[in-house]
Amino acid sequence: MNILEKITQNKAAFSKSEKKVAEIILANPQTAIHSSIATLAKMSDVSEPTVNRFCRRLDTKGFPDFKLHLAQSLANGTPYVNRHVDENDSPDEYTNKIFESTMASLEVARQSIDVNVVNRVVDLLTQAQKISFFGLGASASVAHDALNKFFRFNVPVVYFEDILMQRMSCMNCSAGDVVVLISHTGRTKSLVEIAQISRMNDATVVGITSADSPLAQECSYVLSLEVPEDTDMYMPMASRIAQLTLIDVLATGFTLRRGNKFRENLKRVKDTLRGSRYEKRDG
Amino acid sequence: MNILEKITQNKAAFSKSEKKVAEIILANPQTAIHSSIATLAKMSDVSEPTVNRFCRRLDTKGFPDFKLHLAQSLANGTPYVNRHVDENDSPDEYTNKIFESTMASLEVARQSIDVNVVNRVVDLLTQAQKISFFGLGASASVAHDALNKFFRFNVPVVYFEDILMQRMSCMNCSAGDVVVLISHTGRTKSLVEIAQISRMNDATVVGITSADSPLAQECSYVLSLEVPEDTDMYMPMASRIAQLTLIDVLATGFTLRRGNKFRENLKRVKDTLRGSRYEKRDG
DNA sequence: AGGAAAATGTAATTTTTTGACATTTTTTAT
DNA sequence: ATAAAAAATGTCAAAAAATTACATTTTCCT
Repeated sequence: MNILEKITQNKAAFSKSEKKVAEIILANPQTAIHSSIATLAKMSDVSEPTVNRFCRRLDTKGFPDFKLHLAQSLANGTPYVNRHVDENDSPDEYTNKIFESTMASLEVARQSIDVNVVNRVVDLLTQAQKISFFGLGASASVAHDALNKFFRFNVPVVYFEDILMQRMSCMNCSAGDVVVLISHTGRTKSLVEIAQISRMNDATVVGITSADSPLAQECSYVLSLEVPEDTDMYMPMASRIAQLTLIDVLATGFTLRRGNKFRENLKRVKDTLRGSRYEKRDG
Repeated sequence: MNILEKITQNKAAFSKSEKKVAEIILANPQTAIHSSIATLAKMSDVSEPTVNRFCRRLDTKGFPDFKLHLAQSLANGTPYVNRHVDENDSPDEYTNKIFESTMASLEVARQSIDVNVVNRVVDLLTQAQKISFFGLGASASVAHDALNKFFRFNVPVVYFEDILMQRMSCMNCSAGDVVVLISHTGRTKSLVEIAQISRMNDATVVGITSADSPLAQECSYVLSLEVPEDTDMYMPMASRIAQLTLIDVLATGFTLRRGNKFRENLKRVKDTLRGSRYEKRDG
């Protein structure tokens, strides 16, 4: 855990002098990492060993080790994971909190990915006769995005928002078809049914969902994404982003597997789009 | 700049002994930050002052300062911004690269946002009679996502993929309506036209696009997002994610502005969804 | 090959951190 | 309310680490 958060959390457990140190550090962490223990002790109006004890209480080896941890917390892009948006936040505050917590969630998600499954799924996708992407609610737009990405590969790819269309499409599946189902919770009934139908029709079902969910149990392969609790109570936020990034990973794996010749094809698609665009002026 | 990258880049300019040090550090940076200058000197088979000189050559104050920088480079979530996917990457490598560069892009995007415009747009949205979200291609799924988010707020919200429907919808706009147009490049002709049509019909047009683009010029307000070059040559990746996160910011600003009573309404929407889900078992 | 310049190492100095122990403050039990 | 115990904090000295000054070696150029 981020040591700044840790200091904030443990603040109550600190002794009087340790609190002084904590406050000085929290008030100006950038200064703290560039100070010696003597300087910091003087700033906090506390003795040097007290600062040292403070560091050890936070499970660091000593002052230098503590500074290392602090430096890491302050590093660019290392976000406060659990900074939830608060009712009284200013636009500046909630904007930063949302970006930071999104980045933090991506980091957690990244670590939770099983690369072997990714590799296996990329294999499947490159060999698929037809690829379908389905999701509902917030995950529908992820499926939509996947359609857009894979469509450029010039492979038969299908996406429906309508659950009846989804069902019909799956009933017509056959061996060699891959159905990718996206759901954060993995508890959406109709999507679980889609998984069952698809498998009955010999399609391979890939779930982008949380492990141990009902949906996960019905899938041939599960790309499980661990995403921290969403920042906003009522809307999926980070989970979507993690799913999208995973789609990017799959799409990238796909192009890499297909090799160079294939990438030229992609370029062609891109060039075709040019007609619908305003050209960029020089200078 | 990331000090690890810096070491790699300057490697040619190092002297023989300094190269030894560089290699030991690059080979095992995690060990390096936990070693004393004496240990590191011994590992590199070099004297202590040489290590010190090495640190100074990299524009640090000395060895401890160097360790601080190194620690920051190694911090969780601090990505190598310019790590592009390479043809020969293993699944593990490209997965990590994509996640890391996505996080890096979010960080850049975050810094480029003008919070005042965000605030102003949130104002507009809360007071809008009708909100429309339009995008094409990769941005279509972003618009789709925005629909999903704002639909929960129980406000009149519109989204079309079809450009004719988009046009017709905009022709029926009136004062008080807000049209949000999403495009990474801001050079999609039909979207620029949509902006013009909307403004002619007294709607307020908000662009989520890059500054100085043709689209930006037609908008009443521009939420410009600076996103580094996409990792993959042929597909928009990071830009989409940044757009989505910005949508999250707007949605969050929206709920905050509307206050508590409004949030209860949101909860109700969420509860309604429960019937379509499998309940989570305890334990 | 010889000398200047650069690189590296040695050893001493200084700075910084840590440990041992004394003193003060706080807590608890009567 | 007070004495004893425990916890917290500080003082000072020892240890560790980093840095400096200077000596030696290596490299490069003529």
